[in-house]
Amino acid sequence: MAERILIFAAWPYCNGDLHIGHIAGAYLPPDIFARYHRLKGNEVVWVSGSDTHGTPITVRAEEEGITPRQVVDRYHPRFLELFQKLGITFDLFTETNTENHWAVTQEVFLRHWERGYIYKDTQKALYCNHHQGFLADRYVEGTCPYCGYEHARGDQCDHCGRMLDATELISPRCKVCGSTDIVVRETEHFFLDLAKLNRPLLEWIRQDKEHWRPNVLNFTRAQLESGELHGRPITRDIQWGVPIPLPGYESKRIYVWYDAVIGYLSATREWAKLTGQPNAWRGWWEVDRASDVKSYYFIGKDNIPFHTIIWPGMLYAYGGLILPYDVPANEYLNVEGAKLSKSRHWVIEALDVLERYDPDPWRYILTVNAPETADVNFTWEEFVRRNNTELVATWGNLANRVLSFAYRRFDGRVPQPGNLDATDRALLSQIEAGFQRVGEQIEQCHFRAAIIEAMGLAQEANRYLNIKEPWKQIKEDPQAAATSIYVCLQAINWLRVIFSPFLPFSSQKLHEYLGHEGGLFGRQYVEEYHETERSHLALRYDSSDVTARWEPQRLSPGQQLNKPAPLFRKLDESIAEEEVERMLAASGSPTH
RNA sequence: GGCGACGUAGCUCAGAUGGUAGAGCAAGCGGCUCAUAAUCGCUGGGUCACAGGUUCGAGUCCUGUCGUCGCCA
Repeated sequence: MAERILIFAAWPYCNGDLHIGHIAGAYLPPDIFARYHRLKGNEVVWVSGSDTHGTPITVRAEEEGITPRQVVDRYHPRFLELFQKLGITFDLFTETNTENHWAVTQEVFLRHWERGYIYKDTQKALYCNHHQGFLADRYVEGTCPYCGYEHARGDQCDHCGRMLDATELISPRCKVCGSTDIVVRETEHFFLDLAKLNRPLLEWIRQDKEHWRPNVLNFTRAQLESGELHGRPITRDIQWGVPIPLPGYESKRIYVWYDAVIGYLSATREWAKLTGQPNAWRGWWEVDRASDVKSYYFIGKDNIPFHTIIWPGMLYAYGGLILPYDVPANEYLNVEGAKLSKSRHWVIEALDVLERYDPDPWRYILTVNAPETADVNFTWEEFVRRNNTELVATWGNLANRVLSFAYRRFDGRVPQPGNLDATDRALLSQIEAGFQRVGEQIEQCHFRAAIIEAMGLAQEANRYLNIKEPWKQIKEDPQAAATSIYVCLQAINWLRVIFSPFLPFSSQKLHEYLGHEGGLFGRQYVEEYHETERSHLALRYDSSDVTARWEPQRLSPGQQLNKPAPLFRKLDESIAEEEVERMLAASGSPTH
């Protein structure tokens, strides 16, 4: 019976391009997971979108003299372009500045309010007498009370790294009008009553969590068992964001963290509308109809508390919706031994490198060295090395040596095999077992182990070739050579499927060289959707005509092959040095 | 400062429930020549951050120290 898998990825903040750490952490793993489950014949819904609200975007807009919407309009399409180029197959990648998302957010807010999980309270906040407005933390700058740094922000000091309350700043200045005529005033806000949710969350975290990653589970457990959850403000004194659905709060908006996680729900509802069945989302979310649905949230480690405490708490407070089944958070990816940092200009932007390199080598290295259990270190040298010695030499070369031999010596067709001997059967049964072994690893979100397992199978096939030596067999016993080559073609035909969730582009090429019709996967496309007053771009995925399956289908003798070409390009070793130079130049530090 | 993790061969990393340290790459030697000089086999190399403790026995459990990361204050 088909399983139902609901997949989410963290909503990328729409004020800059995504780097390879984001891809490795939150977007590539769920894509592998989604592609695999679709091949298995399971029902998959996978949604995410751009997080478009919050002060970082308004600050950015004001600095550039444009509107927040224009900031979103710059980066959101670039996310869509990147996900297409990398083959990240969301069923829907939308954004939060839509009428749908606003409506769902307000509905959740009101429900939390009515059920008593939101309360009103006052906070002390900085108020600028000059332009007569409250200052959200990023709109104020001053001297850090801890280290004396003069340009500390209202939420954090970039010099000593401490988190601050804006009211702690010494001699604060308004970033809106430059005034120093700033006072502390009381402001009324809404708070999510997390203290009230502590107990139910603790009960939830104590059952059926054996499959969670230890770091995620330990962290969450420790937070909940401390019993120290406290109310958290969900509204702010700003103008950009979802309006509060109660009268009298027109000058305030819903805090971005509260609306962003609701995107998981609102995007599922948008997806349902787009499929023509607006109520279909209920079958994926409502406890009485979705008890069999497993929901997975792919995120980076900085996001763990939002997805294992706050969002589950919000769902519980809403009532009747399923809580996360798993939150396979990844750690961080460092580059050349240093933390990725936009402000220090130490980044590898995904869209940028896809100008120079194919997507599959990136998908490969970001999977085989993924930060699943600990921070990892990406180096360009390793990128080139793994591309050349693993992708090109082990897997690509296997496919190429088999295909070109078959194409030249067997008239461009899959040869008719004779009787299989023990060696032939051993190889085929090993690869056949790969569907099970690799599949199990993927299902447990062990993508790294999964791709290593798959690469091991390619090695087995190379070993088989060295034992059989069809280039000798063909001179002495052509039928034996035909059998060996058939066995190898069958092997790479299966490996084509086994590798396909990880390496969809090269698997598709191999699919064609082997003479198969159609595509292994569906089609990604961007569409513009119009609501009553607004419109937005979204990335979609259509797999309605895909016939590929995660199973060892027999390759037909006599099938016409197409002229093969190498699956992967070998990279010159000088590339590693050049790319590091490029990064050092961009960071402005020759030694970093 | 509190909480959660991480620190394993030159490099990048694996090592549920404790039982004489593993892989890939790099280095050396050998086989093959179908293949993008690709492949296959063999060899060398580690006081598992440091100091204690529990145990017949600890990268694997406990305590402390140092270093790194994240969350919170």
